[in-house]
Amino acid sequence: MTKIEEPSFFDKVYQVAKLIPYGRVTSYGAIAKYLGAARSARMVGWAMNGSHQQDVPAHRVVNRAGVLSGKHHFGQENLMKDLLVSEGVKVEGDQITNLKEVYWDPNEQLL
DNA sequence: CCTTTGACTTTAT
DNA sequence: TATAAAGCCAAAG
Repeated sequence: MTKIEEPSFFDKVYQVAKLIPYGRVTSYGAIAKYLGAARSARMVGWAMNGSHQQDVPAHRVVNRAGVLSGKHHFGQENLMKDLLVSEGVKVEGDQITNLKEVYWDPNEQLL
């Protein structure tokens, strides 16, 4: 029998990302901190590389500045922006304007 | 086993 | 205040 994978950090990232409510966004660092690795924000983004096979709304995950840093990984550049705008998030170019309104911190909401 | 990377964050100049 | 560089940690090569 073949062992499919051995999820650990990646799996946690997926789980938290799935918990992001509709019309809300969060930062990589926030998720990383929730996982116990506050300084592993980059790992969260890396985990998202495999999020395509998961039901992870990666489009709701942005960097701390509210910039769609990973929009290039969605296949299309306007895809991520379109998804966020479609959920009520105000996005100008690659920057979320109402970040404070849509920001969702797992450390506070799930705690 | 060692090196490089990577969708970030924070600090220093 | 803006720009530049270092730090961080874990996985893939």
